[in-house]
Amino acid sequence: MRIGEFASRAGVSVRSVRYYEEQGLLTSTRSASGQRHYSDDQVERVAFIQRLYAAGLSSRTVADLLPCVDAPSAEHSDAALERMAQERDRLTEHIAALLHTRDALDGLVATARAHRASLRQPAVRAAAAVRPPRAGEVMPSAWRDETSGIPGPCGRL
Amino acid sequence: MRIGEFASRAGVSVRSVRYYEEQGLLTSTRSASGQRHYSDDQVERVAFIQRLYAAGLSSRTVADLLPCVDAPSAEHSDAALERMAQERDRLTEHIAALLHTRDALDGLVATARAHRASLRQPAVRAAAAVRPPRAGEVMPSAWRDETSGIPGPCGRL
DNA sequence: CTAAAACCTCACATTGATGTCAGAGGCAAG
DNA sequence: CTTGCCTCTGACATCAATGTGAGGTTTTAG
Repeated sequence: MRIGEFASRAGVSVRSVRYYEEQGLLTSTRSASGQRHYSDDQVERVAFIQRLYAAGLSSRTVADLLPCVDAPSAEHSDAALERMAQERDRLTEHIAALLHTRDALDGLVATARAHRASLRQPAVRAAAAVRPPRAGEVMPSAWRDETSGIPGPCGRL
Repeated sequence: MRIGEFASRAGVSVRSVRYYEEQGLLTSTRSASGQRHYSDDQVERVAFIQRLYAAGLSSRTVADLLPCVDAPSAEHSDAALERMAQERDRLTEHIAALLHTRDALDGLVATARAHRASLRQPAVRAAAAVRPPRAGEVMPSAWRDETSGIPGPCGRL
């Protein structure tokens, strides 16, 4: 199939497909006139690339790892293995941080809900309470002195 | 404290601190000569901002939500609450996707290790097997015909 | 007092993935 | 053959957070 259909099937833009090729993440066979052609398999590949992007890997890193995914040979010695494990760990850390932040957001939402039930306790405390180990920590109660001309209230959502 | 100490205490660059202020995420009191001054509280605030950034929120979104964190008032009506809950859900989805990708990486690492034990099974299969619900899915076995002059093997890690 | 270090504003550069445009050629249907 | 849609390359634009540098003022240390 040609690039247009391929791109829409993979759910990305034509531009992106060309970019992936430029970065060495994807190959295409070219017709005599120079047009790119793709097989169904490649669609899966794009999905995988997207997932790695979402995981925070750069094009460069993906380009380093993908060949090892494709052709497991003796060459991917310790270095590649190391790199993969390392990215995995980075990802694990990142996930932990996100869970953590999500908890904070949960706290905020909960407090907001509670507040709407007419309680007058500041949201900040609840958010801080939800946050993890660090003890004795207090969220800034500042910001109320609107010294600079910065917007302010919640109206503009 | 002045901006230099503040920035290093918060673990960000001076430039970033000024940027946060420009974006309405942070305020500062100014001395007569125009220099910014910060309180200890603000350090926490920066940490929180960083976490929201890491969670994929944009400056704009953070600017929308932070005031509600600071001053829980009746104004953060449904809109703000909605927004927070929505960001939380987005985050949850994102986390799920990452867990998912991490599993795939785990699969790759495992396969690579297995391969180093001299087995000849292609890594691709293992990775796909680890991946989640979608059935009948097969990773691209292509890429071996190196038609274009794209780099290739794993050597350059 | 003087020099160094820190600060100010303004403005332009950078990075990564992608959008967009221009000019030219390819390919199928009428 | 022509019209319309798709593709090609190449280049410039975008966005967000940050880096960087110039040119000038303030604060601090000797």
